[in-house]
Amino acid sequence: MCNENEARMTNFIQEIIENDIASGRVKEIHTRFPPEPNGYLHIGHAKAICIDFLMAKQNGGICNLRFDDTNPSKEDTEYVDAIMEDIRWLGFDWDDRMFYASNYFDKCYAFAVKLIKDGKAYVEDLSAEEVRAYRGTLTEPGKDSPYRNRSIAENLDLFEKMKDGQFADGQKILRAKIDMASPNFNLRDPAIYRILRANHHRTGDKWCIYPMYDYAHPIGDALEDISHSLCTLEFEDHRPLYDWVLEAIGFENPPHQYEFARLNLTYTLTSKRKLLELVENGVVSGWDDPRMPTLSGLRRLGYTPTAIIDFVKMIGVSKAYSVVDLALLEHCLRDELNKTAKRHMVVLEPLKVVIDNYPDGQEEIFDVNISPLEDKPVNIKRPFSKVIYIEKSDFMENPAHKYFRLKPQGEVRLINAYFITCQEIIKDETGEVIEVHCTYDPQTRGGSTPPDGRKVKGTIHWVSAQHAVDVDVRLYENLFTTPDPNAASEGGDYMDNLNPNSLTHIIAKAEPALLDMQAGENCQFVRMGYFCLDAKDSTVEKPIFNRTVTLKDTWKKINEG
RNA sequence: UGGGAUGUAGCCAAGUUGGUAAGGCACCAGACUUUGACUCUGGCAUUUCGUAGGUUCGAGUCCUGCCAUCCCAGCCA
Repeated sequence: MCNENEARMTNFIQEIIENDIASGRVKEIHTRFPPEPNGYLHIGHAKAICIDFLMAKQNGGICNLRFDDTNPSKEDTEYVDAIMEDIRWLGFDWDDRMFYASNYFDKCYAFAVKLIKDGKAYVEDLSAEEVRAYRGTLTEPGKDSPYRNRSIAENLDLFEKMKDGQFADGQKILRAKIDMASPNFNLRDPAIYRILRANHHRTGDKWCIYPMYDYAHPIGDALEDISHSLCTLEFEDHRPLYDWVLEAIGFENPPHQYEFARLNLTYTLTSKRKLLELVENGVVSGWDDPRMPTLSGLRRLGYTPTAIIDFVKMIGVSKAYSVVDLALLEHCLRDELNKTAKRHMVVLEPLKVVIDNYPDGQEEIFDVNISPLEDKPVNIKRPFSKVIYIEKSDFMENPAHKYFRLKPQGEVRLINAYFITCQEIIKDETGEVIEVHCTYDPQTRGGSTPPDGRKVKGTIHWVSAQHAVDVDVRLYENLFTTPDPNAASEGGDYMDNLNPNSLTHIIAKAEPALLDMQAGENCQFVRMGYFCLDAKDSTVEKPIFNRTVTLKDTWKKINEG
């Protein structure tokens, strides 16, 4: 299923959409993605973005982008820009339909006045603590506020004074008059406007009162002619209020809200608050640190939009609480990269190998296709010479059972080059093998089977020592060591589960052609994994590669149990 | 102990009017292999669909009870 970007999403929402079209409730499918600009988008948002944009698209509809900026104390333009960049990166387009909830502040205010005139809203004088006390508990109904039945005239006057800044922050709120005895707290006369003197990133100091999400959101949806307002499960309880607002204001053909389960991933945190803490505490280098599950972090790590979209399509959409295995996301990534990434030879942990019977000073250039699965080959020149580097892990003096890489007297194939046989080992004073001497078989040029039909089990990668270039490589692992980062012992928290090895810097030996890569481009370091030329810290003088994901490694699994 | 939701394999998830449990990931076995990768083949819920009953010739699908988990008492979204 991977990489079938045209695959339709079939889920309960699609079913609802089809029924709505069949019944005539809606003519055009119109959704919206409504991020709050108070943090960076992460993989969980990617699910919502895909659902919002894709459900509309596959039904011939459109999707708006709308920033939910009703709380100026938390929101900022920095986030607006980052969010747009991330959505575009995923490949979605909102054309000219970029909106802000703040675009509708005037209308929200006018509708609030209407609500007051209709006796459906009132100004509350009780303090926040008092309001809380009056709200009741899970098992007890709330009590009506003594201010609940003020006259319409008084409410109108007070609300205008709220707007005009005649009260202090928090001194009054505007409440919807619904039902203090409702078992659903959201209907116990919810606040719909609060006084808040904060500079708004869009409206500046024009307002000192701001509408609450529950009030502004349905209005924004209705004004934009949204047909299906899709959100996550925690808003299920808010739906009756969503409907109440639209009904009270009197919108015809109001939008409907539907909820789906948010994405949880093993080894991953998807709480904006906690991600912010990682950034502020310097646990990571920023929102775009390659270990972050943010879209900007994943992008730097080397994830592709295709992999993420395939993933979202594969996990489906349902209402059941779920935690998806990170392995599925990685599967989608590998599936995509396997098809598209160029193959380069890079030795991460070099071990020097001297080919004794190869002529001193001789040099050969192998012309090889490094894009084996693409339609059009991409060829590079790969130099070979007497001294090469191989991976330390590709040699074992005392080989494990079924180890078929290089070992004493053993023969292996150097990819695209020659068969070599180990003849001699050189160790340092501590006993560590620091050099291996081999002989090569000239009849295996290109790595081909010799005339005698001799086969070899192991095939390893290599880099010519005299041609090798040093490159910085950052080996990334999961940020957390436990599938559930939040699972901690008494008094502990997710910080206790940080992986001390989430980032390892090394200097690797690479073939010269690796330097031809573009910033942000993916490639495979043959047999080692997929890597990406870092788009931020890398320079021409000092290229830096990030390990996106390792290759699946059956041997490691066998060897380490 | 109020309300809202959800419970199908280790993890996601199909399962449209009841008719005899899709698919993917992971895992296991094997084939292939100039990446122990990829690819391919086979296996992987059969006293079973949270559970206990009931209706029915027949129930994951209908009815009743129970259990578990998640969300809700922001002037956050």
